[in-house]
Amino acid sequence: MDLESHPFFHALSDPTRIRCLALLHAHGDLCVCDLTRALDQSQPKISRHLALLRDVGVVQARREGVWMHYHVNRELPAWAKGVLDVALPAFSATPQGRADQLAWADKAERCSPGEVND
Amino acid sequence: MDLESHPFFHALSDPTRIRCLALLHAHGDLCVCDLTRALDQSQPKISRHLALLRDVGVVQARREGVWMHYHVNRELPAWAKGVLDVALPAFSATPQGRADQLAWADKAERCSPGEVND
DNA sequence: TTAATTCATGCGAAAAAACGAATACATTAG
DNA sequence: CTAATGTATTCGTTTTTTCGCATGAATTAA
Repeated sequence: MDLESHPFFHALSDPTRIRCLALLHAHGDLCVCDLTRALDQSQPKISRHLALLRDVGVVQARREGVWMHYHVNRELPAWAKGVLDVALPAFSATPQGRADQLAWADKAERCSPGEVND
Repeated sequence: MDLESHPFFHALSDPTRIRCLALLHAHGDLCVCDLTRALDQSQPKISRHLALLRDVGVVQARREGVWMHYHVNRELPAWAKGVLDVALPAFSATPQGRADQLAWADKAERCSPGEVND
């Protein structure tokens, strides 16, 4: 996969997209409604930002019934993977990032794997 | 120095700014007219992009006579330094990045240190 | 089929970003 | 002082981005 730097960095230049990516990077696989609840943002807003991330190639989507599960693209160029690996954990250590992780962890109702089937 | 991720990535989300940063990262210290010539862009355009990079804290400026020398901020947070260290060399390996480095190397007239005084 | 749930998208408004052209500012030389 | 050079900024315009709201599309269940 080839990926230019400006579109890639542009994909990271929005707070909502960074917050989504940090959760995806930490938990691997989340659906739109999970992110909508954890970040307390409207569904169209989350959906649009995920679409942009997908168009650039930063994330990929997988359909599971009614749910669309998004995950960080595992076939990114090494430099892009390196950027995400260093920047997203750093964001998750900030107050906002920490709050997002907590908001996700505290949610009782989830539709993501590991929680739907028990 | 504290630096949020979205403004930082936004600073990297423009082709001209990436090109400037790649040259600064590789050569350490360039003035506006150097970048203007190497990238073949208008002086106001380069100047404004450098001002944005400086406002965000990605680069710093140092006056030397009539010339303003810009360099990558050496006191960036570790994660930001990590991003630049992995992304800018990767860009410099692309066709555009390679062409920019050549355009810089080929210039006979420079105002930057090491070349003005010989 | 209809209904319910999840997600995507079209539309219009508002805000932000980028640009060229001209001009202002700062420094140095004479 | 004036002139010349390098740089910054103002202005007006064009483009891009973001958002809310409503609607459309896809899947599952009844």
